[in-house]
Amino acid sequence: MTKNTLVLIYNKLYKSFGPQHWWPAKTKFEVMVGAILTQNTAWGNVEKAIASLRKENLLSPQKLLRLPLRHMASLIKSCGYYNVKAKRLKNFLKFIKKKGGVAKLFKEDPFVLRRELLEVNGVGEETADSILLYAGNLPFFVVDAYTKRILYRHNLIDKKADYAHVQKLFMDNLKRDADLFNEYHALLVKVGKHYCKKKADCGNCPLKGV
DNA sequence: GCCCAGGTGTTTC
DNA sequence: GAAACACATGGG
Repeated sequence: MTKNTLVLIYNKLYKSFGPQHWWPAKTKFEVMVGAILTQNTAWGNVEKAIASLRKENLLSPQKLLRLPLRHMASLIKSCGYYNVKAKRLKNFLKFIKKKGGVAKLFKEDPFVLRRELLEVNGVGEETADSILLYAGNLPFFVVDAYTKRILYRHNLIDKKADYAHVQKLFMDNLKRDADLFNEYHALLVKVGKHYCKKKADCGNCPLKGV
């Protein structure tokens, strides 16, 4: 059954890789900035972009909101899609301002907040859930390309299963616990990176036989 | 030089 | 509606 399989997968991954210590960031705000900048991008490139913002002492909602779009784009160049992402980050910053700041953001109903995040142009489902889980410590499961690939390989989902379906699988079959969801998603990324790129990698995968 | 990376929005059939 | 396309740097 799905429930037992999902727990089994988690246990195997945790035993193989241990805690992943996500999200590597200093503040909630930094997590949220990273969530937007890391869209379809290697994390190492995002770290460079965040480092350049920090170097200029610009890592606050107010300062970034005042920063001209072109300047922001040049500072985050290393993470790719820099023009698009500068615009998306601006949209998100305006949203934070409208909500009265980062702290107030997470005081409202989580499901309402999720719906509002999705209305921000540039924030899709994965980014919204990453913000809710990794910045807000709220139990929303983050689904990404790795998650789908791994579940598909283990015949737990159809190839064209959509985001909501996959998320529901985790949220309906596991205890809704932010720490669990945090670790689980990070572990899926870990195993996906190292063992799930090609079929041939499956031979050494910790999930072999599951 | 080619492929991919912790996606999303827009355009096109 | 879904499929195709645009967005772009840096590491393997």
